[in-house]
Amino acid sequence: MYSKSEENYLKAIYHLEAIAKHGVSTNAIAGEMETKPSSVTDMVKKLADKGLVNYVKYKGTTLTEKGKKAALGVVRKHRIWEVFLLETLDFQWDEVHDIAEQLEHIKSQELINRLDKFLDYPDYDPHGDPIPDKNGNIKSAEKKLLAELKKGNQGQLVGVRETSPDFLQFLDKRSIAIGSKIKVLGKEFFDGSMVIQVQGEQFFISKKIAENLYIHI
Amino acid sequence: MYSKSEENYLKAIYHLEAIAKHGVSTNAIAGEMETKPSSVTDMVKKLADKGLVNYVKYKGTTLTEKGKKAALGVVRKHRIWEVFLLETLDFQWDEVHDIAEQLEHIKSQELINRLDKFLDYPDYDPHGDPIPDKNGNIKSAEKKLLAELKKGNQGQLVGVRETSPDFLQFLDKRSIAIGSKIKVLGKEFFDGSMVIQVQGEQFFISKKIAENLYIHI
DNA sequence: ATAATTTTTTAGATAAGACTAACTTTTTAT
DNA sequence: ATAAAAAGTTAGTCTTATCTAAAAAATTAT
Repeated sequence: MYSKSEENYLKAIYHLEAIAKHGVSTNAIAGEMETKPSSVTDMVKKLADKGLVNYVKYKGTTLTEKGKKAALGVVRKHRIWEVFLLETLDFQWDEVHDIAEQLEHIKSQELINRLDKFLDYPDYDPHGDPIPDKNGNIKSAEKKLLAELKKGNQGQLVGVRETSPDFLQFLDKRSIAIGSKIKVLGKEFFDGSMVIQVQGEQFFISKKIAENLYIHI
Repeated sequence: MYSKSEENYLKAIYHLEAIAKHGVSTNAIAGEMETKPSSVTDMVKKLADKGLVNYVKYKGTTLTEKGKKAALGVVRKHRIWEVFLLETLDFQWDEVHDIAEQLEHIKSQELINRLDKFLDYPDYDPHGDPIPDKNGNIKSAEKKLLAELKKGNQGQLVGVRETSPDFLQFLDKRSIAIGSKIKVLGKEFFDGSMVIQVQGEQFFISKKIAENLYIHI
């Protein structure tokens, strides 16, 4: 279908669109892709010719519907492979990205669908990002940081930001894991620390901890 | 490490060496790779510069130790992925090759080792070909066709050559599967047909059937 | 043994994707 | 409002891996 390079550009533009909202700049794409702006210009022209992006000279680039669909296909593959690497092969959080970056370009719809089934149709990847379905639909809301929640809010732990052994051990010791239901019992204005409830147990956590846990409400 | 293309050439030369034995011809490589001989000449020169093959103009190409090790690495990856696709994702025999052809180029030693562990260190792929270990050692003998065995010989079914639904159903009905122990009770010189014993039961099979079953003695 | 055929190599061309350097447009600052 | 800076584009080059066409070497046939 599309080349590895084209797929990577589409993915980069997709991610940047979520932040920029007003047409993605050539420089931004170059930053994300770790290439030079001139290379980006060449590629977005090519993608525009294929109907995957809207490109206006000097103005910026946006995905067309076709381009968005293609980008979501790559995102879906990336996130499903990440789940596989972590859940099935027991990789560490920080090891999966580079490998998923390669695996996401394997050409086979059937492969990803079977993998999805094998993993029992996960909704989120290990970073808490939602996995688009076969048709490119993302059912679920975007994740929030635990630190953003208020007293009384509750949700489900869907991912972590920090992946250092120290931090992961901290969570392990308290049996806080992906999928855990977390409720904010109290929040200190002074330092942002919290008292949370996880499976019946209560814990005091600092703001720094709360800023590294992704939650879905 | 090496490019996808380089890996494919190394693998092709490895497979051809097993048959040709006397230095692989440029045309043979071109046939295997589905490229033109001139492309092969270019590539084997490049591989020779990297110390991966011995190349003598007009004479042929052989793998160096370094090249053989690299080729075995690719073969190992290919075969482990094939096991994964068949055993874990329930693909059909004939669907796995093209996908494994892509997956074998994923750069990560750790990935393949973890996959190997997950699959419980298989010795053979679904076609009955032995899987090299981490160090490139192939413990086991090469497979033989059941048709090559003589009366009284016995072995284990390690793979099939034909993968048509008709043939696979034929085996299924008789509970003949990978791993089955097969003994040749009789063999007809006239047409090569056989009487075999599989898990206590006896079956009459034609030469055509026997030519599509791979056995390890 | 020499001619015909086949195999292999060389030379030059092409496409994809990236780069540098120079130039143009847009944005920012005075 | 215009000069300076930043952002973006163009033109031309490079690398990898291919190809075609022509030339050279090796093999086969008479």
